[in-house]
Amino acid sequence: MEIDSKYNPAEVEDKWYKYWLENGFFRSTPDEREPYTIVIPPPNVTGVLHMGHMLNNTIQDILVRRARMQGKNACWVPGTDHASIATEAKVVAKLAAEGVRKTDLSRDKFLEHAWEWTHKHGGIILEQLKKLGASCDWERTCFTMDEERSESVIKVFVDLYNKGLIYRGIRMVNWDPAAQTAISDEEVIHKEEHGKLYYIRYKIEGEDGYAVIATTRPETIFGDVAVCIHPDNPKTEYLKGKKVVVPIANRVIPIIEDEYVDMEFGTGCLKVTPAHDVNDYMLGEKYNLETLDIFNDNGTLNAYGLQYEGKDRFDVRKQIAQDMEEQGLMEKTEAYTNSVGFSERTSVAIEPKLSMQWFLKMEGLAKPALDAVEDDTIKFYPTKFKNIYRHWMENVKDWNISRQLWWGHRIPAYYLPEGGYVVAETEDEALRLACEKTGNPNLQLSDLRQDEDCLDTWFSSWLWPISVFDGINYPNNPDINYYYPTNDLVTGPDIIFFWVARMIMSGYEYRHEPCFRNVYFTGIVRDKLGRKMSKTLGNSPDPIELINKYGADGVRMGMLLTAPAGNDIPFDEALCEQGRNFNNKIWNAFRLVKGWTVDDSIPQPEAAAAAVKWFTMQLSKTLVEMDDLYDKYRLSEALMSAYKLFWDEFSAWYLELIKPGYEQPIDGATYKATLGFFDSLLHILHPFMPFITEELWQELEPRQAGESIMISLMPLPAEIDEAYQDSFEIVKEIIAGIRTIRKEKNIPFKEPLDLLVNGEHDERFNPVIEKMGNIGSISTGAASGLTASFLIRTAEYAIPLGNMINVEEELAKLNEDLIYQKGFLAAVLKKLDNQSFVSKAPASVIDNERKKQADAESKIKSLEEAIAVLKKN
RNA sequence: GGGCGUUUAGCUCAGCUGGUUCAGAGCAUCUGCCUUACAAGCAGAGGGUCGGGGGUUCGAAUCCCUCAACGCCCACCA
Repeated sequence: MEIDSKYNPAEVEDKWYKYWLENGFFRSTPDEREPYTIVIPPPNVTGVLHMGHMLNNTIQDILVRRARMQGKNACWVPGTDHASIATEAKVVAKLAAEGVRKTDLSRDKFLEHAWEWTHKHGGIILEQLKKLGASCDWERTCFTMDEERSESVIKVFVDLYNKGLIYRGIRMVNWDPAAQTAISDEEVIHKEEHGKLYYIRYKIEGEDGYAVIATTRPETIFGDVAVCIHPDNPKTEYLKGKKVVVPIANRVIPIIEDEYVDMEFGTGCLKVTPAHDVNDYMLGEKYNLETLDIFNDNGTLNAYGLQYEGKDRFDVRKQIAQDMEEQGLMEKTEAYTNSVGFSERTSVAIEPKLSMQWFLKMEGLAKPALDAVEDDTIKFYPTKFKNIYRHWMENVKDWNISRQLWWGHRIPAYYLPEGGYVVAETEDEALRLACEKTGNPNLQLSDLRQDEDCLDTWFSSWLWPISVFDGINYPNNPDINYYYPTNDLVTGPDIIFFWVARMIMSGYEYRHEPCFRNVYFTGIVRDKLGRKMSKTLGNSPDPIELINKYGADGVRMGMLLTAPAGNDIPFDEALCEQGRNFNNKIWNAFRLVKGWTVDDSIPQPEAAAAAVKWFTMQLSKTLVEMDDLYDKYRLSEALMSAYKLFWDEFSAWYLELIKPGYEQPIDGATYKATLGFFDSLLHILHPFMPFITEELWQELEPRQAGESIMISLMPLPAEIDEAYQDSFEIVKEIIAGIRTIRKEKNIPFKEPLDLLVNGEHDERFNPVIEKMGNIGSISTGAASGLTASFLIRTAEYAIPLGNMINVEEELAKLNEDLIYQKGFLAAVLKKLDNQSFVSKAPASVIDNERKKQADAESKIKSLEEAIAVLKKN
């Protein structure tokens, strides 16, 4: 049989993926089987695959493929997210490159561009997932902005509004001056920033003195409407009831008193800028102060900024500090570190801004979602995320769901000509409601003006596990009834609040059930130096290139080898290499087995029979172990079990044991068993390495068209005789002992040796020892001549070597061992002599010590005998 | 400023409710081997006072206290 000694993944991967697709193996429709459901965390529609996706989707595919092979009706729903702010930013940038400003376009025109962009770049990532082997039901592919999903979003908005959970109001929000939209608290990343604290003099009106105010943001003085002091602060006592003049702006503002002010901080004087600081806003409300918004939406100063109008806030900060310095208004500056919020999306500093937004009340929604995780109705892996989740849920704030963007679901609120608004799913319904509300039956649709804002991206993805089965629009349809609740969610901890928490909430609100049972949080993929992968660092490998280099199976294995749940993944290409090497190992084992000729007339050798019996149970052991690991979502360990089973047990032991002599045929019974083992091994490995396992499974035995390993069942474990397996482990040690002696003495394997056994020995495995150690005869009894020997458990094994033995060396070795055993025995005896140990330790522990004592004594005896024999010669 | 987590071989990690010679695995390293499945391989070997200190216990990598380093989450002191 002509098979290349190197496995070539590129040739087979596309072939089998196509085969799977053509045969509809990924397709799932409800039937009588138990469902197993995963919904994909939808990647950004115009995104490209990165290492994080690679990890995340490999894990999902493993879970789905395993479930399918357990006979479940497995359904993995793929899809993409419209990614409102991210996609809009890309389109704006693209237009800008063409010299077109967003503001020059109508909403409709802009959306045309956005759709064009989406159609051009959209779905690339899904094609890339196919390269990875993802077994998604592609016929179910969803998009958060497709018709059904959009309808669901609007329906939910209207419903929540009608329930009184959505409200509109002017609030201090996080303004992103680059994207020019409000963003939610979760999208703000706080970072320590080394800045300055500026001490600015505010002249007291009509007097000579100053109030000195410490601020980090001198550019906001144009928005100052008061200075606040603590009523009990003696240091600022002199300011009470006075007024001060805002420098440069030359406006007169009052001194107010409030206990909010920290007497210790700065000078004890706080400037109050209600439009640009959350705390100041509260003070403003309390004392009925004016709010002066001094910024344009893009972060430049407006007319309140006087001569600084039109300049960027950070430029103004530098400039104004310098100007004040020159005018003697700056008392001093000092270095200061404080926490500044940045936009997660655009990385610019957030501007607190007062604006009209839509909010969703969270308290009621959070309650059942919190309980579900607390009582493990929904389990988190690893569990440490429960704490983080609880903390957030207990302090959850209302969710700002409106965005000043166009790419997304437009808020279905319609403003009436004479003020007020209605909320409705359709324009017709809006008009009906409007007529009703205004009492004017002659209103036209053109009289209504729909809200310009669209909804936060997450307001559609929080419905994902329901909406992909159209369970919002048709709450009783067969799909949602069958597939929901879904089983596992695999995602990164970075979106635990954005997405996971909110899905759980919507799940309870709209289905009164958990949306999934288990959440597996992956780690963040880092480079091998522990740095986050990023485009700017250029340390992020292109997954597709890796696949081309190592094969999808190799890369999948590389990702998994180091991926315990929740831990960051220090990715190293060497791991893919290990994956590729493993593929090659499997490939070559297959070449060996398929290269044999079978002769049914020869009897099964004893060694082979023992090997078959042993490996049957070894396989079962691994199956049991892997099931347990899967249940705990310890996938990298499950893979490692399979890896060791194939490489160490099957290849290094089993195959070597049954391997016929060169150009000799193999007996039928052993061959048949071997094919069975291979079949089982391929099944075990298939979820991790789908392509090579399919390729070999198809070649293993003749197959019908339409058959596939991916839809066949996992093997079930057989009963395990632990004593037999343990004996076999001893045999392995004996063989290793023989090999060591061969190596030490430079005796080639081809040269047969004899073995003497003194002590307890299981003779059933003698054929195994003979074959693997190339032992001519095994006899029992004490050695009498010159031998090299070793101890396994309590038995001594000796190989007569005549004058090849260096008596001195051999004695030295035996003596060393003897000293160790005596020391060990002494330690055991000391323990057994300890009255408090004997009286307090449980009987089993004491028995064990006695056994250790007996074993050590027996070993010492053997060693002493061996030494005596050597000395005689 | 709170809260959580991590610290075990060169690297990445496993060691559950303290007790089988418990100090492990994979990779890497070193030493032999081109032995007719595989050098992307085979056969061996070395390597850690379990972050530091203290305590509980007959017995601690495992439980308690404390310190340190690193990481994460949350937080409106200008």
